[in-house]
Amino acid sequence: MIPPPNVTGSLHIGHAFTNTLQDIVVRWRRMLGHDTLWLPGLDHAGIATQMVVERQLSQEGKTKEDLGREAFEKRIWDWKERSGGIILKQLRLMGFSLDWSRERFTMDAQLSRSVREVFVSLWEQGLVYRGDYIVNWCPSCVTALSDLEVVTQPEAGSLWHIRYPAADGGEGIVVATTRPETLLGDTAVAVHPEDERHKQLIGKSVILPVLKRVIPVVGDDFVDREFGTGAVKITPAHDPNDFQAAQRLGLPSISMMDERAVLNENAGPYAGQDRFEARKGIVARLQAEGLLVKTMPHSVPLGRCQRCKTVVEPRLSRQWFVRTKPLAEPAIQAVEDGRIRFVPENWSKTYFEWMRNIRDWCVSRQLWWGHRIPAWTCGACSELIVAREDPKSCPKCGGTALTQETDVLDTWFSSGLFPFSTLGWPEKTPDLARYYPNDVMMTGFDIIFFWVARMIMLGMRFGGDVPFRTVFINGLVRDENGDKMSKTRGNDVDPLAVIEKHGTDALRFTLAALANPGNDPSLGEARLIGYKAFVNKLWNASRFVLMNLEGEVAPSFGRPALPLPSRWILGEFDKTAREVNASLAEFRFDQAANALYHFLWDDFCDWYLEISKAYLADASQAPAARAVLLRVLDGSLRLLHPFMPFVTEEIWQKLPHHGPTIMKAAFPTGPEADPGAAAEMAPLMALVTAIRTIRAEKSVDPKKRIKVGVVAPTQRSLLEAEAAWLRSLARIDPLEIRDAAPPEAPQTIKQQVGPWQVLLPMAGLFDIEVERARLGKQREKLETERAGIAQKFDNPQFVARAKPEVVAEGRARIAEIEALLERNGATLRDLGAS
RNA sequence: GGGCGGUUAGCUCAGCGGUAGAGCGUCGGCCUUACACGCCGAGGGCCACAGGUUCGAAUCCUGUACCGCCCACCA
Repeated sequence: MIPPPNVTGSLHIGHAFTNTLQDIVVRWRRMLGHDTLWLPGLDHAGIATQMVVERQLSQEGKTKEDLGREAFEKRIWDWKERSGGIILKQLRLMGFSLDWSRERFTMDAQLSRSVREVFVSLWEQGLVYRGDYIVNWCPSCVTALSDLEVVTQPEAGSLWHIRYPAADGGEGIVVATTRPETLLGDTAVAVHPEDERHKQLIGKSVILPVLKRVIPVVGDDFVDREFGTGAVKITPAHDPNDFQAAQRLGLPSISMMDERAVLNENAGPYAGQDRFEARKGIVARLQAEGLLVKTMPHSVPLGRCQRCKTVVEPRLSRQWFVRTKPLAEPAIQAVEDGRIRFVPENWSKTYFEWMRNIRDWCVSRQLWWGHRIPAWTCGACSELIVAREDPKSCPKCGGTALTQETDVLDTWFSSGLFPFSTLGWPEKTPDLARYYPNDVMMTGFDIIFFWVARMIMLGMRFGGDVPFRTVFINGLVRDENGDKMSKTRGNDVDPLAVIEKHGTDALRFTLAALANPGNDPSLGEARLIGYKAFVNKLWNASRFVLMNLEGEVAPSFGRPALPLPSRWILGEFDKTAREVNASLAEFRFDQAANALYHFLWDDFCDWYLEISKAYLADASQAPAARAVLLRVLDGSLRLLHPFMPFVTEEIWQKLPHHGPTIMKAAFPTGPEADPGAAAEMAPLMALVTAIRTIRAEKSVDPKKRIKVGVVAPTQRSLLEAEAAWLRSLARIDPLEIRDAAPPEAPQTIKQQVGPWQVLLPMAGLFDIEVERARLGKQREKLETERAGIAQKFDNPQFVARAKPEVVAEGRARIAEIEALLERNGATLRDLGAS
């Protein structure tokens, strides 16, 4: 299942990222021949979407109340069509291979039926209850919020010390509060029962300032003696702690604010004022009456609405809750025993942390957009009816005056069912049997609690199994400085703009290459430019291959008969294929992308393509070379296809004998073991590099072909066989292969490369002093390395306790260094002699 | 207050027990008929700090310092 995007606008780069990774997995598995489903969907996103539309209305000078519920819902549906349309278009533009025949929306009739079924079942199982509790309330959105929808941050505030005089005329008690306005709803003052300073007041009464109500002093050990004055005012209707204390102590609640945080009739002279306005007035009045003892600056944790940033008000109200503990237990267990695996594994800790301290979930929202709670109240007998089908009459008294609950469900309630509601549940559909549980769920860490945890809880309860076996958690895309992207910062990246500028394939490949698990990717333009160049490189390499396919192409080839470089590139290709498969199996998109990048660019383009030019020029070698080029290009396109679907399909269609689509071509798995060609090939490549380096260091004209001798006491035939491309890559003419070094070699650079010694006569081409300095430097480096290794051997413990192969390796390297130093010394002597 | 990450080349990041790698950037040279979105070559790091374990630590353990994230009812 795709994590369904909210129909609040269009997709951002974060969607592009997570969905790209999903598409890579899906395309890869599909090419491997697996039965794959990636189901597209959209989320109605209750509060977020309603806010968007309300904002539009307010620009027209209207409110949703002006329209009425029905017209307002219609208006949101219109918006949903528009936003959803944009999103679906974007998903297609990104090349995501979703199954469009199964597109779902969380408010589809079928999904709504699932929602109702689950809600009613939970009710029947005693896991849903309705009650009056303190909930997080957004006075601007005018709805309850779950704990997760509140963002708490410390903000600068004050701690006011206020005197509550004793009813009997005594001094009374000083309380400390950060919210003086709520004293209007106080019904007690609490102190710690063992607090020597205050305990004698317990049972006595004090006079509430402003309203002059008489309230009791009570004892309760939830009071922290260290904080403030050790006395706390109790406002049960406006503070969760106080609410609980009041329940324990049997204190009454007085609500003094309405749903928009405007003070109500219980606020006496302050009725009608906004909460913050009232605060100022009350503080001033306390000051005037001499009841304000002191005011201290104080940092207070302030909760704000996740959506609109308004300061959340704890509010006593009637809400619907899901009892989460019974749901959480099996959900915890499923992760503990490995039936569900988090990738990276570390996220399971975060999951456990939250799940083990889970609190009941407030699922009712006072919104108009969403799944209306299927509950009715009988006008005659007040019976609460929760039912799958709209009831016609009260089952208890037969009354027909039923009113439906106006609240809707938290949007995450329906998305929590997504892994099975989208497959037709509660019907036992073939799709459900075939695709539930999902194999993989891929999403961001920001919704582990909101979504992943709920899917697991609800999926296990109602789906009959875990909803998915693996949860892959990707990071959050940041800008090139590692800063979080946001529209307000102006550093956000619009995927469409990137596509316009660099191409979809480049964007996808970049995102994949950045996806190292556990880290947040930093998306900078430089990276995009680099990978756009890679796409271009692939295009040009393909052009080269296609261009050279003109002549005869060997219909098949036996690998052992091929020249070394061809065997080598086929071996490297297989190795890469194995690496890509292994990396993708572990969700290491970065490793897979890097392996492909390195193979295609370095091995294939920089080496093999150049080498092949020599073969293509030779009629006897060309057919086999063409076949190898074609084989490697075809395989590379397949390996790259999940990452860059567009170019790979385009090129693949130009290949001879191509199928209908590369999407369904077999994915290479690189089954063959490394034939050892890499080890043979290495010294030849080193030879070319060594000669190029010498040329560059000596500033030999790059166009000039120079004479080079190679002393080859062994492996002479290999050199002879591969001489043609060696000459062209290193720009050599002639290449003299000899059994032994000449007795004299004046003004000649000598360098050991693998089993061979290179002799590069530099007569008149270089500065002896510069060369002597270079050799000196090289000598120093070798000696330092030798000393380092020798130091290890000085330690008898090393030889005794280190792994034998490590010791052997050290010995071998010393011998190698000795040999190199020997050559180096000889060359230095020769230079001196000349 | 709890928990989780990070600190490696100028930048973004791999590596996670055998004395360091990539991409981009930098420097030098090349328009060598697939590609200048390119080719060839070079330089660049006491792997945050301090202890410990080990024959051996960027890599394991402990602590410290910064940076980031998440959770939490101190009025």
